[in-house]
Amino acid sequence: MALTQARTMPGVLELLPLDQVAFQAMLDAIRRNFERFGFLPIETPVMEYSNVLLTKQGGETERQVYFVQSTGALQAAREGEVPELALRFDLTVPLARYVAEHEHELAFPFRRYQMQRVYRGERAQRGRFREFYQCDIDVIGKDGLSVRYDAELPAVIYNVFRDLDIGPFTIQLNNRKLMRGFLERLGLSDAERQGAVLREVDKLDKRGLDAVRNTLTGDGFGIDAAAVAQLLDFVGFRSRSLAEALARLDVLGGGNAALEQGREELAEVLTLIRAFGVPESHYALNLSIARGLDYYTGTVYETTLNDHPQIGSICSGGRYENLASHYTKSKLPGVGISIGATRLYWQLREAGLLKAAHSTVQALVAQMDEAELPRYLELATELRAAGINTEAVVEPGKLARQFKYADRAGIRFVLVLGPDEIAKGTVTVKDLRKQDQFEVTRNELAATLRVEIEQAAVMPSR
RNA sequence: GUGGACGUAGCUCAGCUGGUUAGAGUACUGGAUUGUGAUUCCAGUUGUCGUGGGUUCGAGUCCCAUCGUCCACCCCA
Repeated sequence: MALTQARTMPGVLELLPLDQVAFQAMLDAIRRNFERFGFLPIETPVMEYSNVLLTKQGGETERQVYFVQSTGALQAAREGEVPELALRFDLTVPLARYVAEHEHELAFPFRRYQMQRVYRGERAQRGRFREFYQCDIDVIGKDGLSVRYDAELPAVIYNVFRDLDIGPFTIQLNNRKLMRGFLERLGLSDAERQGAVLREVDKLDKRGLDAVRNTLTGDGFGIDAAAVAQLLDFVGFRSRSLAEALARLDVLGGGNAALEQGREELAEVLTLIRAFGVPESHYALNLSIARGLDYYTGTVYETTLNDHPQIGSICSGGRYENLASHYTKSKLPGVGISIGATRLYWQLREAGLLKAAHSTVQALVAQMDEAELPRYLELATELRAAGINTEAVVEPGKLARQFKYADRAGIRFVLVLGPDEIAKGTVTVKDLRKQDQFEVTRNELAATLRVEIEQAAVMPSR
C-alpha cells in the first residue's frame, strides 16, 4: 500500500518535546510578568465571522487571511462569495470585537493579556510563520486614556525580557504625532503620503541611508532634496540616555499642533518609563521607528536585541485613538504591545541564545528486578507526593537501556533500587547531568532531590 | 501578490565535461561477560537520485513540463 508522506505545511513550527518544554518556559515567563503587572487573561475563538474580522475591506489583511467554511456552507456558497468565517490574523481585531461586545460588563481601564495563535497566509520564509503565537497586552480606556499607560507597557516588556535572560535589549520609542507634525512642517500634509514616507524611513536600518534618500527624492515620491536631507537628519537620531532624548525634543522647535503634542507626550512617556523602574540603558528615543500599521496614532514601540540587530523587532506596539470604531459608537482609545513568541523562540534558537532544555520529567525509577515492581511504584508515588515529576519503568529490560532512555528523554535523575539498596534501606541516585552518583537513605531521598533541583533552577546549567 | 534560485539516505552534503552493482559524515539498530547513559571500538539497516516525459547504446548528470522547497520584494510578530 502506498504510504502518505507525513508532513506539515510550510510556515508552522512543530517542536520535539524538549524544545516544547523550552518554548513553554518562555510563555510561562511572559505570562508571569503580564500577571505581575495586573493584566487579566482572556481568550477568543480562532475563528471569527468574516465580516467582523475584515471590517476594512481590501489591502494586506484580506490578502493574508485564511477563510474557513463548514462543508455544508461550502456547497451552498455561490461563486465569488466570501466564506462566512475566517481565522484571526492578529489579536487586536478580536480584542476590539470583544470589548465592543462586552462593553457594559467590563471594568475600564480594561487591562487584558492574551496569548494565542494567529494565522497569516503569507509566503513562508525564514522566521516568518503562517501559524504563530502572539502574546499581547493592551489597556483600553473609555472616552479617554492617560498617556501614562504608554509608559507602563515598556516596563512590562522590560521585565519580560530581563526574565527571559536573552542578553541586552533596547525598547525604542517614537511618536506618530511628532512624525506627522514634522512632515507637515516639511510640507507633506497628505496622510496617505505621510504613511508611505514613514514606511520608507522605517527601512533606514535595513536598506541604508543612501537607498532611502534615493527612493524619497526619486520619481515615486519626488520630495525635494533639501526636505529629504532635513528629514533624514531628523530621523537619524538615537538617544543614549534620558537626558539626551529630552534635550533633543527640546531643540526640535515648534510649528504646528501635532508636533507640539507629540513632543509633550514623548517627553512625559520617556520620563515616566524611568519612574516605572526601567533603567535608562534599556530604552531609547529612535525617531526612525514608524510601524507600518496605520491604526497607530501616538506612541510607537519596537524592541531589539543589542547584540543581534539582524533579528529585528521582537516586540512591537503602540497607541491607537479608537480601537473599536467599526463595532461601537463609544470612543475606546488604547495602547498595546505584542510579542511574537513563535518568531522570538525561533530566532533565539537560530542565534544560539537558548539554554539547553531539560525534560519536565525529573526522575526515573529504574527497574532492577521485575518482582520488585510494587516497591518501585511505591517509590514513584512517594516522590510525586513530594512534588517531583517521576516516571517509573514498568517494562522489564536491561539497565543500560533504561539509562539510555533517560539520557535521550532528558531525564536528569535515575533511581536505582536493587538488592543491595533494599537491604540497606537506601536508593542509589545517578545524576546524568552531573555525571555523578550517590547513595541516600530512602527517607532522605525526596528532600535531597528537591535541593538538587532547586539549585539547578537558580543556576541553570547549559 | 511580484521576481529569482534549488530539489541525491531521517539530517548535512559529495557524485569531475553523461559510462559498471549511487557514496561520506551524522543519526538509527545491535554488540564489546554478570547493576549504569552520553564518550570509545566493531558490525549492520536506510534511497522509485521530487514526479512525468524526451534526447542517447547508456541519464543522478542534458532538454521540456509539473510539483515541491527556499530566498528577495510586499507586509509583518
